[in-house]
Amino acid sequence: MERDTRQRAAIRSAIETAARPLAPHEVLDLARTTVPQMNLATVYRNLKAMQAEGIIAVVRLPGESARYEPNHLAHHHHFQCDGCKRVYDIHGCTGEMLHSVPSGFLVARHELTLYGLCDACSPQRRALGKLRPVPSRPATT
Amino acid sequence: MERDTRQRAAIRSAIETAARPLAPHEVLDLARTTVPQMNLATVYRNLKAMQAEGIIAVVRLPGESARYEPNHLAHHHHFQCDGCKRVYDIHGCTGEMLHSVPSGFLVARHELTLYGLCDACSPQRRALGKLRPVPSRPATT
DNA sequence: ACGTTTATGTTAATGCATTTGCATTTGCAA
DNA sequence: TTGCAAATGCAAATGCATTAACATAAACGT
Repeated sequence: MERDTRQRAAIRSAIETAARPLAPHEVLDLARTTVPQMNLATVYRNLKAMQAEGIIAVVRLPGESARYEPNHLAHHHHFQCDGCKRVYDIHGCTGEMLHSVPSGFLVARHELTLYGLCDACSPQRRALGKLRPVPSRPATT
Repeated sequence: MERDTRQRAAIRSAIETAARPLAPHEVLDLARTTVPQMNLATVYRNLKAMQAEGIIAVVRLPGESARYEPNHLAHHHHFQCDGCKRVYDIHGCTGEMLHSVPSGFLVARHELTLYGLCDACSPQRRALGKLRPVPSRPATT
């Protein structure tokens, strides 16, 4: 994976541009706006290569398959919308939960996931009829 | 699933007795100490039924398949050992992380997972040679 | 522009967790 | 104790995300 291809550029751009972690099929959808014939296998191949190169990071949420985001982001956590299933970044983390472990246990890192409704799916917003109940790309995995 | 069978009792007992969430094959292993011919399909059938009855809850961790625990536990989180991959309950949760969400977002619940080494797998413990590097039932899913 | 070499598109194959079909066994009410 | 519906054991089948095989197309050094 060292040549410059249109598909590789489109994939990288999709991930760098998105403000949230993307699932492989979301990457595919975005990249196809640039390279229509893009194939999911190509997405997977490039995701794996970009991971190895260290330019993207894997995001895993409970019960969900892997998502990907740029690797240059500061420590943060995630929010998954119960409505559209999209995942958003949440910045800011006071790590005060790292102290309630039993003695003898060593904490190396932690993952926090919040669940609820995103702005687009919130009751108010939906009541106003400003947009569809659920964004175009729902129920990822 | 309304009859009293030896396998159902063994499965329920395994989950109630364990101090941590169990994966289906862990339930199987434990239940087999009581009912040797127990089959994994039976475990799955009963896990599903017990969920429906509300007596057990599903625990999902990032990148892991489902685990199960009694449904009567208070709000808590989990710790997964990087060594033996077992999951432990962590009690106590000051919910102060629920405030850093973007405006328009509504938080309904949250999941916290800590990672590190459990007591049995800790460097000191292992250096003392008190037990095997990794407990008998490692690398669950 | 050419040729070599690597990446892509397609499609089939994996790997796993979980489920299902079916013959057999078992719980339990009569 | 008998009879039948419900559970179990076994093995095959699903469902999905991810990967591999291989022929074709595109990158890039010469």
